[in-house]
Amino acid sequence: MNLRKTSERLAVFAHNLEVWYGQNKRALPWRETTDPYRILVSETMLQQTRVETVIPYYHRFLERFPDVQSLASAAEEDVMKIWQGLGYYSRARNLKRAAAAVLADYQGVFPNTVEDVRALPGVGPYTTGAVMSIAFNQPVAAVDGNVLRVVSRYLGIEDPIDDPAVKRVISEHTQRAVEQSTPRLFTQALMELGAMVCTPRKPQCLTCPIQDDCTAFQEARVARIPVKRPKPQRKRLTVVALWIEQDGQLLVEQRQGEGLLANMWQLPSVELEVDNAPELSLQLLAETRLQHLFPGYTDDVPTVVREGTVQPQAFAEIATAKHVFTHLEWMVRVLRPIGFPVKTETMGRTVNARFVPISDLPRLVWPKVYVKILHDVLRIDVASPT
DNA sequence: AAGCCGGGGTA
DNA sequence: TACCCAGGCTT
Repeated sequence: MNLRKTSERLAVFAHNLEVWYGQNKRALPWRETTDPYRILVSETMLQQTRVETVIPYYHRFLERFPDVQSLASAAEEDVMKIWQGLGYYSRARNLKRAAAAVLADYQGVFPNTVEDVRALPGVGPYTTGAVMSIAFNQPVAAVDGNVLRVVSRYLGIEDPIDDPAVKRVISEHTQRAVEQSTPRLFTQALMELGAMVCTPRKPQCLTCPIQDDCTAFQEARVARIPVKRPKPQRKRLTVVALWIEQDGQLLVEQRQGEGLLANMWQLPSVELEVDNAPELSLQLLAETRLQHLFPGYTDDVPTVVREGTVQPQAFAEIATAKHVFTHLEWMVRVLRPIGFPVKTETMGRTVNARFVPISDLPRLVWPKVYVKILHDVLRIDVASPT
């Protein structure tokens, strides 16, 4: 096919999508604005996250941080508290950093070039394309999971879309198409088609606006496209968590500042490989953790193993919760000491734990699994500040 | 190129 | 269970 015909085909492709979009688009909150800040907020929240999940967070976030200035000057903890439960928390920190960069480097005026937008923290190739096309109506392709699926089917590509080389081919095709389009409409139309028609399972090909030109449909290969590489198995961990409650206060600890659930709060805990988690080990680990938290307190703790014999349980399991992350799986088992007091004044100075009044727990930022545990045990909701 | 980083909905 | 979702960052 010569260049002119290719160009015409892409123009028709884009036009058909845009017409369909105009007639079928859902009313979504971020479709009522072209404010680049609001588009960035929505696109960041939508990374690896479903539309229905994002909507309430989007409203709450913009009510609290309506513009670049308010987010840039906010305390990170306040941003995190709004983000709590949405996951991938580095997104929230990067979004705040991006707002600070817009304020510091661009005097609060949102940058409108590919290079400047791409340089903002948390903004990758997809989000760059989304902001450039949706907010600024510039022809920059935004290739997300939807687009990879739609275009791989449209072109009949059966190579794995996880492969960067394959993704590059699809991005180049999408880029040529967006250059023949109204970018603001085209980008959203492509994703809307992926969400509503060209779905992973049971795609609605009979109502698809590009059915006639879709290679996978014409060749009856829709069901096996897109191809993805198998993902590695998740690591399974047991988490032994301590429940130390005294005088209306609960002992809680803050996680490290980097990595999984950075800076968030949890019960004092120890992780171990699930294969090494027989009942006795859990008791021993709970005891070890308790003695680390309260050094010099050893004599009062009834040791689980004494003089070679197993003692009656020193801890009772008062709650369990399973939580699945992308790359690992937690089985949290909450243990409470039985029949012995805890002397708070013996707590070690170096431990990252402290007693917090139960009524203040909702002020802290909690991973979802601990929101569930605290609700199960105390019947309180720590997800929203009171 | 591969691993890390949350949480929820669906078949 | 397993898959997938409006991905980005780090090594």
